[in-house]
Amino acid sequence: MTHLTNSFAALADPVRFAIVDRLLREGELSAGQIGAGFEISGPAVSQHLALLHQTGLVKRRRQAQRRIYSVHPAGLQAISDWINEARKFWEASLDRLEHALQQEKET
Amino acid sequence: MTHLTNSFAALADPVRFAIVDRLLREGELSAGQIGAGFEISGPAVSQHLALLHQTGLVKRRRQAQRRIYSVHPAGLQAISDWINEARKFWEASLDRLEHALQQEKET
DNA sequence: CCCTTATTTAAGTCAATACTTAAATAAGTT
DNA sequence: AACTTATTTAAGTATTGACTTAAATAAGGG
Repeated sequence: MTHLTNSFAALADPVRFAIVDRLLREGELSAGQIGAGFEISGPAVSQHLALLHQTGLVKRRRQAQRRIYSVHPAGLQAISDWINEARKFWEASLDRLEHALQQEKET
Repeated sequence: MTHLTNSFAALADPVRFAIVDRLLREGELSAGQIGAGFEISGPAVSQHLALLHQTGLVKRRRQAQRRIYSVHPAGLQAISDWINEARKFWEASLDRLEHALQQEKET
């Protein structure tokens, strides 16, 4: 529960969202490569990466001096699971609405 | 893009997340009914609801003095769309990993 | 009209967070 | 060992955000 809100908080920042989105498309990237895409300082990027890692949305490994980051699917899967369960409810309610409108037409 | 980060920011707060989750399960609820589930003040709840409405995650209508809130599916659909596109990427990378491990076994 | 009920808007406070620069750590190269 | 490269940690500041109480708005009923 609270786990999920942390994931949402992580993705709520435009910089962090862009980082995750880019890692999804490009696979593995070093902290430096990631930072080159933004105008903010290196430390600022590092702090964003630390938060994403702590939240479980990205993995990292060392390669010499570099830190290589990539998406950690389990973190996104948790969001996917919630959305899928949520969809069950909202689709059910849309179905009820459709039925109600149909009833109206028929009278 | 930025639209999505606003949705994530809306769901990043535990109170707002709980509101949306409850609206999904219970359908329509008045501001008062929603607020009764939390220990915070009425105005605090009202502000959360205003933000959720502004972000497009909930709809509202008037019923006498009451404001009736419900989930606005389009808002959640946008998140669902992003997650589904994201999954394409992360599943593709998992497939690559699986193939690589398979290759290793075979040698 | 005044009163009650339901909710929002306004105004102010406190804590969280995103950023900065400077210093520290980690690893590789000469 | 000294030097360069890559990144993080530390420390301080400024903005954002969640909350409070008090006042305003909206709608219905006596």
